[in-house]
Amino acid sequence: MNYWLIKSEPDAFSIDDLKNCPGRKEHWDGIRNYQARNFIRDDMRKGDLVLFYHSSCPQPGVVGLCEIVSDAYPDHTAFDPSSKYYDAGSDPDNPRWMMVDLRYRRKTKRLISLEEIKRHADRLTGFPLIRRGNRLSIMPVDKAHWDLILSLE
DNA sequence: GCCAACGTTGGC
DNA sequence: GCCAACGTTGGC
Repeated sequence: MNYWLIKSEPDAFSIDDLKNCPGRKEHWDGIRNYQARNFIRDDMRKGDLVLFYHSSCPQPGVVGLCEIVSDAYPDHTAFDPSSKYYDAGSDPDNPRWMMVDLRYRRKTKRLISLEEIKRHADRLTGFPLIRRGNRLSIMPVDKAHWDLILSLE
C-alpha cells in the first residue's frame, strides 16, 4: 500500500467538487508530466490513500483524504482534439498518458497549510512538496511523513 | 502580477 | 547530445 499527495487548483477542481461527484468518484485526467505519469502507471494501486492538496490559491495546503479506486488506464482526453489536454503525439494503440479513479473519503478537520507543513521540514526530509521549485502534481508520501502531516490535523 | 524553478522543445 | 529559449507551475 502506497501513500500519495495530489495537487489540484480549487478553482478548477476542489475537494468539494470531488465530494459532489456521482459516487464521490472521478477520474483524474489531464496529467501531462512524465514523472507524474510514471508514478501513476508504475506505482499507484487500487486502495492507495491520497492527501488532497489545494494549490495556486490563497491558502495552499492539505484539505482532505481520498482513495485510489482503479488501476491505471489510458487518459482518453489525450485523444480528444476538443480537450485542452489533447496530445496529438499520444497514439491510441500505445497511450502516452494514464489516469486513475479517485474516490472522496473525508475532509481533514481543518486546512493543514503548506506553511504549517514546512515548519516540520526537519522531519520531512526528502518530501518533494517542500522542496524549492517543486512542480510535481502527484508525489509519493512516506508513511512517516503521512503520519506526521495527519498528526497536525 | 511577479518571478524562481523546472520541464520541454528544437536548432545545431 | 548540448543547451538556449520558451512555457508552465505555484508560492508569495
